[in-house]
Amino acid sequence: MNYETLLREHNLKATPQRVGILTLMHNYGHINVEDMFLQIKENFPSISLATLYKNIHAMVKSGLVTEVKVPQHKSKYELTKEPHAHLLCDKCDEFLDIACDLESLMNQAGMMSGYKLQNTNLVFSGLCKECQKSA
Amino acid sequence: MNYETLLREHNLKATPQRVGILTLMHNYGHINVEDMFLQIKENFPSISLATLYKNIHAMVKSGLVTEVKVPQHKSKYELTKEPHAHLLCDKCDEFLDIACDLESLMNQAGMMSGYKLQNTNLVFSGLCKECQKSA
DNA sequence: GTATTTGCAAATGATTTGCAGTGCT
DNA sequence: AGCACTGCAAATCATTTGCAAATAC
Repeated sequence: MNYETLLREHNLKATPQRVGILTLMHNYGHINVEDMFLQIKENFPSISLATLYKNIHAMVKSGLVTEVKVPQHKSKYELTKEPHAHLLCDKCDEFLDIACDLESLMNQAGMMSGYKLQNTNLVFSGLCKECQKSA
Repeated sequence: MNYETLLREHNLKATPQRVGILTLMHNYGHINVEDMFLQIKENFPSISLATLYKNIHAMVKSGLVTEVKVPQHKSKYELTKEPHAHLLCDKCDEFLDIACDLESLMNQAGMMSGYKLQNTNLVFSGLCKECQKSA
């Protein structure tokens, strides 16, 4: 499915700026506001930070995009997908997704607490393979 | 162990302001900068926000305190403890710790990626027991 | 045609910095 | 005594708001 259709399905008008934002998120996997602004200016030189912020918020609100809060870093944004974990290297700042079974943990937590859980923000941090050598 | 000793063990001078900050974190479990500032002024009317920020950072850097990043909320701070999950109610903003086995998930993630993992930031969000009724 | 969105400029909010004076050890 | 810490004021950085012009549908 293309991004225009996806936007309309979330009741957002399919402007070229929005398609550009979604494309960036897809290409980078995760990206923060500052980097998004630098990149998107390549295609939309006149875009403003205000527009960027407004769109990110609209997309997060609609569920199309997910904010990932990362300790000691700016928030990153990604296209919404299944709950998953993130790994952060404290030395080189590498940041990546990792598929893992959160389902059972989430069920366990929901059971114990009575919560009906819907979203997950999980970041593990430490040292990546490379940085362990030099450490 | 008292907070003075704990601070010295982390190479931080044991000022009354710092003991106050740690006491607040202990009493509240998790607390954001703004609320901390409001509360600590009760005991230290002349404390400044700059001092508060400097101390929080020093304590996080030393490992005495952990920053918890929470989607759609300001960062909260807690005394460092074993890795654990947090639950957030999207409706009433209740926020609590929950004991759960993160060990195996962390090991699994470390194994798959080659990372040596040390820290965890995990927040599940949804609806608490009470808010499910009214929803 | 209408409602939404964009981009600008200005306002607001959050955090950091420099520095002189104070306090911990 | 010496170095780290505090509190103030100012600077910086991040995010939001209001509004007129442009655009999606």
